[in-house]
Amino acid sequence: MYILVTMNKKITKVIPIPTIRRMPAYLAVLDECMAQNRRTISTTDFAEQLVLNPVQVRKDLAYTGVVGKPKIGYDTSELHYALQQFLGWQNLTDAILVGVGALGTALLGYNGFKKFGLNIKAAFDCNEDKCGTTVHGKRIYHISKVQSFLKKNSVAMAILTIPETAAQITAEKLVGAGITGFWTFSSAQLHLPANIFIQYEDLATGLAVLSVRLKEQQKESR
Amino acid sequence: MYILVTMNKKITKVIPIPTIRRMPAYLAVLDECMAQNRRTISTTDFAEQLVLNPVQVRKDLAYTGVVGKPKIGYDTSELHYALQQFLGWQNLTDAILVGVGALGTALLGYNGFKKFGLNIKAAFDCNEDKCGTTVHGKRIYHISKVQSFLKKNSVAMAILTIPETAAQITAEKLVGAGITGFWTFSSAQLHLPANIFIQYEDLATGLAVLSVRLKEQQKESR
DNA sequence: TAGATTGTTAATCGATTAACAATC
DNA sequence: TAGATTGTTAATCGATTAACAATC
Repeated sequence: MYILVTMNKKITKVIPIPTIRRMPAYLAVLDECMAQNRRTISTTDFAEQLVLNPVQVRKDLAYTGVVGKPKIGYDTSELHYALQQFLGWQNLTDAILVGVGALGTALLGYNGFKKFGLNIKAAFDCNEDKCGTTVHGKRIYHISKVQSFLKKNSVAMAILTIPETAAQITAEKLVGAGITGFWTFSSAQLHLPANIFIQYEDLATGLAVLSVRLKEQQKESR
Repeated sequence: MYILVTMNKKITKVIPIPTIRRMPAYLAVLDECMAQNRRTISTTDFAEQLVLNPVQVRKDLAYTGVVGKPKIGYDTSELHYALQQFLGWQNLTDAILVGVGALGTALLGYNGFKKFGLNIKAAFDCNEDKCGTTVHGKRIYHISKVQSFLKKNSVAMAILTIPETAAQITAEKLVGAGITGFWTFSSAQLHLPANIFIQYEDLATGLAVLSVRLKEQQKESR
């Protein structure tokens, strides 16, 4: 006799990264709509404002599960709610920031993160002089305190604004202390276990595209 | 009688954007190699360090025009030079920065831009109190002075670190004053003439990917 | 020499766009 | 009703990866 056990494997469509990256733009358009008390919006509207293909917008929005009405479009508040859910930005996720230099300080002072569901709980630095102080209302601790801090406070995300040379060692230490996701602004490649997610926010990549395009512009105008 | 004029249209391969975005990473690896006095490097080396496919690395490097030697690899200094040329980072390109808030100040203080061939000549803000002062050695002018500044100084690139609400109007003014390329850190979509290049550096897009992945992590661990 | 590595063509993969029936 | 709009399937496009001959 055989006992057949079927795992109730929920079939979840894989969401393409380009789709995820466009979601905040849709949310911003909806913010504007709701401020103007608009009840509905069509994919043509989205496409015009964001310079996208309307079919692409429809495909993207389909991942939220919201359905539109032919001839009418989508309900703005329903879609807004669904996008917030999709991104998980409806309630705040805690994070720590590591490296209180110029960029780290700027990010600590950025009020817009609330809109992105992000709450920086504390900051860490290796410079003793900075520790104990408060930058933009956030407490700065010495990096040696990060382990004990994470024991008391359950935080999964770390924002890395440290020099390239310190990135790998610091990241390893943070993984040991329980961090499972990184948002890193240093261009150093991190080599970490596969279950750790790393989002690179490297200014060099965007600047490279701009540099090459401006060079092409100059060639054309000559 | 007909006179046939053939434009000597140089056939230039279109460079894929993903390729351009990977170039700075190759350059960083080569920096490291040269610091260690390594003479050659193979695409396998690149691929391991950057977690890429070696064939992809070869295709990318082919755009620089540098040829490697079978069994040996590429000459590090030759490739380094070619990549600098490709990106135009061998000599400095001037830029202005507009919006001296937290992020703008951080960028003014970032010394690493020299490596990316970028030189911020001056900064502009609409706040009178900031004007006339110097932030990280850069002079701050009132935004009303930008037209006359650009008449005296030929600058093509503007770095926008201003609030979303001001982005469109300010960008239009800058285009009128001669700016042809933007590196914008505000998430507002800019609607500008087709010959103007805009590189969006929107933190929301990267954060969206991180948010979704961390949410998936949490589901798995439950 | 043998084998690691290059450079290129072909195959695959994934994302975007086109086509079109359904519908409010 | 007519036509704007949705949702989906098929076609296209572009980037990545595989296969493989050439070669130092």
